[in-house]
Amino acid sequence: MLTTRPRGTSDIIPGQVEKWQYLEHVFRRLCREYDYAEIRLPIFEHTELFQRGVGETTDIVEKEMYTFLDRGKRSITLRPEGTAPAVRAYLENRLYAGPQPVKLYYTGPMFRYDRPQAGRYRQFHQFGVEVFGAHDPAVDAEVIAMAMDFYSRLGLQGLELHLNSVGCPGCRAVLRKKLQEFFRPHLDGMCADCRGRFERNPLRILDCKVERCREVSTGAPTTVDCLCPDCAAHFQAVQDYLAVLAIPYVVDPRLVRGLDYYTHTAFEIMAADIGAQSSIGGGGRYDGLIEACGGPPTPGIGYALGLERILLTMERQGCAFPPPEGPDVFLAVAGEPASLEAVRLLQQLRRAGLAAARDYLGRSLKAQMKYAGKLNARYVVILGGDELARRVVTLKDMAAGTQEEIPADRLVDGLCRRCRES
RNA sequence: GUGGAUGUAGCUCAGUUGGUUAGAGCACCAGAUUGUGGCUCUGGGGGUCGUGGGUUCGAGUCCCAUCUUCCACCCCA
Repeated sequence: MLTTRPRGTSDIIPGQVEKWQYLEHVFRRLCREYDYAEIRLPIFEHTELFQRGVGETTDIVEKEMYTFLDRGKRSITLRPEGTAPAVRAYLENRLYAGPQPVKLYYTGPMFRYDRPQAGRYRQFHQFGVEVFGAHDPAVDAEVIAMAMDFYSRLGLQGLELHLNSVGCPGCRAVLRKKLQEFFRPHLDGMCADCRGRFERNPLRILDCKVERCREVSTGAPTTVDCLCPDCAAHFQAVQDYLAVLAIPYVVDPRLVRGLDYYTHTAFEIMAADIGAQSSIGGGGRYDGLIEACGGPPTPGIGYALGLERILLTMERQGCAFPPPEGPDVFLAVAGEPASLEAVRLLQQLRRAGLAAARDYLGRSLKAQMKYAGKLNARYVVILGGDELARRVVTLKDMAAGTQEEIPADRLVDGLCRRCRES
């Protein structure tokens, strides 16, 4: 073999791809019911979109982006997430001039230069939604409910919804000051990362995984302690809506999302038993982002769901997928004259809307039957010299094992009727 | 980016202290049944032992490098 697929990418082959199609089908149906419109965005963007939109100090921008110069010497980046491109498209296409809010969904691959492991790949796939132009906490609750609805339609169980509010910039400033006061006396005992975070972004100390830092930070002031009255009211309202929807959650003051532009609501959905990469989706509000990207002050909120991790969880939990579909009918052909007739019949069957296949390898009838069985064909039409001469075909029901002879010119109608009936 | 494992047929794996022509099950193809799938039996095709170096009379086996995948960290979906 000349070469293999690049590290951290995967081929989704027949047998697997049906599962992806199923998830897409369920998600599109969900978006229709929640009234979100699809937007299709480029897979690469100008690098500065992510530098500004995601944040210079985030891990994504600092070390995970696929960035290259194109032939016109422009710096291009394979999109590592969907929110910044959606914001860009909202502004560039002046969607703010239409009815608000604008509710969008997207699907597709994202790229991050990470070291692969179970549930983490360099090209991975997300379903996401974004709502622009509404600050109402009912929208926060709607997008959370929508994400949870998606999981539940797939049959996933035992998921944990983590919820937090990181407040507005005013709350963040208060918290920052309080955190620095709290951690200053303990700095010597903390990890190097956290000593760096102390100046740059003390919020991030709260989700440090180092044991010593966790001990130190128990009792530290949290986001929730520092919310201003408006932010506290917003957070409470989100929780009230979730209560009405009977969606269980845990308030997790340590949930501090990695992207700089998040304000207010932050949430993440965790699945047990798929390893360390247990987050199967997450999102939050970003009321400052659109303005930061050069647009009018506009609130926004969204989430993204990780398809590879969802599939992994579904497989671990034994969730059901639609059964594999074979052709409605397989034409078994004996002899060359029959082959000519088979081509004509195939065309008629397909034009009638049936999924129809035949043999192309000159196999024996027995081998063709075996092949049809493997394809999971519902019916087999046997067409040989004998049938041809008498203008009939033999129609076999593969599941029942029964067969009958019918006039050739009644085959298409007869098959259509049978396939519709069951 | 850091640390630790892994790699033999399409898949799951065996392969002795380094020793002749690398095996099994499943899958695939064919025959038993010259026109009938699933069960059974028989036979067949398929491997540069991840890749590249090295040690040795001799390497699937030992050493080095590299790639992949997996596990953990960082971070996230």
